[in-house]
Formats: sequence, structure tokens, C-alpha cells
Amino acid sequence: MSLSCHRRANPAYHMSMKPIVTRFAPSPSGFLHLGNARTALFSLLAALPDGRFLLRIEDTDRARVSPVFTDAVLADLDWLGLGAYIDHQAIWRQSAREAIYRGQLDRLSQLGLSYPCFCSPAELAHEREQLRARGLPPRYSGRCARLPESEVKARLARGEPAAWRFRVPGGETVCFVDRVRGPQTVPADTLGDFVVARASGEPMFFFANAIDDALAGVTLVLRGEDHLPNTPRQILLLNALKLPVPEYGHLPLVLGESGVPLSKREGAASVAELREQGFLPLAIVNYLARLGAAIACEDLADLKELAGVFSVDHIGRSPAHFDRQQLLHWQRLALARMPDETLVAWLPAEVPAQARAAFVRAVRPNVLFARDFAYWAAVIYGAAPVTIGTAAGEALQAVGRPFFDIALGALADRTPPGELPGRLKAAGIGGKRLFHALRAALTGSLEGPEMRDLLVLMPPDIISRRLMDAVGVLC
RNA sequence: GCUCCCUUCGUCUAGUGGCCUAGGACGCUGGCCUCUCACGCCGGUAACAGGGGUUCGAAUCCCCUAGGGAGCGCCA
Repeated sequence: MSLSCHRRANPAYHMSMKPIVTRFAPSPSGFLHLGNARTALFSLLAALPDGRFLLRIEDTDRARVSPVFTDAVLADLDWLGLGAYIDHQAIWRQSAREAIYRGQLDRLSQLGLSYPCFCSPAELAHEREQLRARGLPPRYSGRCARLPESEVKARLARGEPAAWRFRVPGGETVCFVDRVRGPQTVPADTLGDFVVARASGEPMFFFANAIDDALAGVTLVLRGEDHLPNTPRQILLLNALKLPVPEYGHLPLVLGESGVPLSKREGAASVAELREQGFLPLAIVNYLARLGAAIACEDLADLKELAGVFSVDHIGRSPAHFDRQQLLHWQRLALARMPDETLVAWLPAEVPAQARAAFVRAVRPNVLFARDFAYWAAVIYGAAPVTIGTAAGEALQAVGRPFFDIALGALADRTPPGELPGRLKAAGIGGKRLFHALRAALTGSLEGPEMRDLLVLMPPDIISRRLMDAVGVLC
């Protein structure tokens, strides 16, 4: 077997003499899911701090692509914080570059490296089926490659529809070093002459994709492992056209909690969904940066800090599972980092202006999402009675009616609510029973912010009402 | 069917022949703090998929098996 390896011609890619140029190339046929978001993130982290990170919209498939999704993907990237690092001048859409692809397609045919294929889709499907039935990999036979030139000309002149196939060189071996998977060698003969342009004249995805990467000066392509089989074809194409070949790194897929690849409708798989659930971008970024990769940093870090500890060499080779618990951990850390003033802005209107800062300080240890602030606001300031949970109900029973009579009596005597625990303790009920009962009556739950803070925040009339409600529950 | 790939605690991972009685993080769990819950702090639990080799020595190298994944389009 010959070993004429199409190794990249330009050693500069390897020696990091030139800045790294990476890109993210989503096809806007749906919302940005976590797997793609991670690919984008890794690509950005690989380029930071000195390189460039490009964004290309692969919208050549008019049937599936929608501008709605394009905008949504862009918005998601911005929201995650990646947008700030994208060279916005450099965002481009493949749909606007058809002339460029056509030019390269023409070059290919002028070089004699591509040929028209008149086989109908039905014929091809039939052929594939037969090969498969015989236990052979379904590859194109190369029938049209052997057509006499006169016949080709005649059929073309007749306007017969034809796709264009790349003439894969026989006997060669394509070699490349995948930055994630290591050295790869693929005998070109296993590829089969592949289609580079549809009969309609449109370029195939991986053709346009490779051309764009080369023309944009991309030095490192990070993408999902489902693109690995395309890589030898793209290298062959780029070599044939004398265009620079980037390095490639193929990321293992991200699996949902059920073990199914994330791209296939998994719950909570899209960035948009997580945003709606209240997750912070910093939490998602920190989670994703460590999903399927080893990062020498266990603290919450921003994109620049993450880039400092990120390395393509530490990307794992096995698929990673999405784990909500882990994401929640980063959410906790990300929330803890938010300054009080920011959190104050999240509060619903029912929290009085003069109490907002104190409210945030008291409640934030018990909160994971913005909506949790709303929950506590409703508990503390809401006119509606709280719903008493089972455990809370038992806490009420444990102290009995006299407890509430004492508390209500004290309040009637204009005792500040903050002194309630002291009063009750003096009456002989203390410790856990006291606080649990009080908490149960006031909030309906046994968990929540410090009672000390709660008693100060909660308006006295609401406290009285809640205590009376508790008595009602006891009866 | 064929080709290629993957496999360390439940999860994310460290580990590239001796530093491994396998380390960290999340989770779970015990304790401390606290008149209560949470937060925080300190401990504990738990893994080299299985089987053969190679070697003085293997999580690390080789082979086989099992399980999982991807690809094989005029989809991207």
C-alpha cells in the first residue's frame, strides 16, 4: 500500500507561528443545542487569546434552513457571551457565496478531477441496496467515470441532468492527525467517487464547507465526530485544489441523560430552554467547558480564564453525558458571584423599595434561579395564604394551639416580630420545635431563609394572618 | 451488512509501564457551624467493562469478547 500521505503542506499550523483561526459553522435548521454550543465554546477557547474565532452560517439547504433559526442561534451565542469574541465583520452566509463555490467546482472539472454522473437517484439507491445485500460497503461504482468523452459531451449538450463527482485517486492513502483522535489513515479506495455538486448545480455541504474553511484561513476545525468520515474527502478536495488544509479535531457527541445523542430531541437540550429555566450563561459556559474535557480549574471562570486553562489536547475521546446536577452546581456558583445590586433588579414589584437589598441578602443562599426570588417574594409579601406541606403541618401539630395563641398575643401587644422567638422560648417552647413551627406557619415549608431575616422582612399584618391561618389548620 | 471509533467511581474527569493501597469535582452520606432550614467548612462512600497475553512490574502495550457510538446520500 502506498503511503503518499496528504499531510498538511504548511508546518506553520503546527508550530503555532501563526495565530490560531477557528470557526463555528452552524446549520440553522433548529435551535442551538448543548452539543453545538460546546463545539462553539471549544472553538472559541482554542482561539483565545491571540487567534480569531469566525462564524459561518451554513444555509445552503433551503428546504430545512430558516432565518428564524439563524437569528436564534446568533442570539444564543451572544447570550452565552461568545458573541463578544466573534469577529462580526467575518460572519458570512454560504447562501451568498454560490459564485465562489461554482468557481472552485469549475476548477475541479478543468483539472479533470471531477466528472458528470448521469445515474438517477433511483439507480443509485438500487445499487447501494445490492451492495449492502452482498455484505459490501455501499460505494459508487464509478460507472460514469468510464463513459467515453464523446458520450459525456453529447449527453451534457442534450441537457441531461448530471451531478458532479470527484475522481478519487486510486491506491492512495489519506493520512492526517486528528487533534482529538490522533493519527488517521484512510485508503482512498474506500471512499468511492463522491458527489461534489448536485444536478441543480449547488455544491454539496462538505465541499462548500471545506472551501470556506480554506479560503477563510481557518487553521483548526473543531466539529462533531459525525464529520470525521468527511475529513479524508475534504483533504483530498483541498489538496486537489491546492488550497491550505486546516487541522481537524473531532469532538465526541454529547449524550442526553437517557444516553441518546443530544441532537435528537432530548429534554432540556437547547440553550434556549436552559435560559428559560433560569440558568445563567456563565453557569452553562463553565459546565460545557468541562463536559468531555479536562480543565485544570475547579472554580467558576470567565471565558478568558477558561481559555487560559483549556487545551485541545485535553479533550476526551469518549462521549459525555449531560448531567443536570453538575450544571446546577455551576449555576449555584454563578449565582453566588452575582452582586446584590444585580439580583435586586430581578425582584418582582411586590418587594418594597426600601426592603429590596435586605431581601436579596436574606434570600440568596436559598435561591438558584430568578424565579425562586419571585417565590419568596410571594411568600413574604403575598396576600394569599401559603400552602402548608405535610412536614410543615406536622411541625404545627407538634407545638399545638397554645404556641400560636402566645405568638398572636405578643403581636397584639405590639411586640416586634423579631422578638417572637424570644417570647415563645420564654413560654417554654424552644429550639427546633419553635423554629420549625414558626417557619411552617409563616412560609408553609421547613426550608428557607433565616427566620431572623424573615421576621424582619415580613410585614407584621401578614405574620398575624399566617399565624391565624395556622390555627385554622390545627382545628 | 460493511468500515471506523469509544469503554477509569452514578456523572464529568486525572492518569500515557513503577510516584496508583487509582487522585479531584458533582451527587450521595456522616459531622461541625447554627435556638431551625439553607449557605459554608471538615470527613466518608464509590471505578480501571470481561478474558487472555507481553513484562520483574500494566488503568497504561497487544489480542479476543461484550456493550455503546458514528459513518456508509444529488442531508448537513
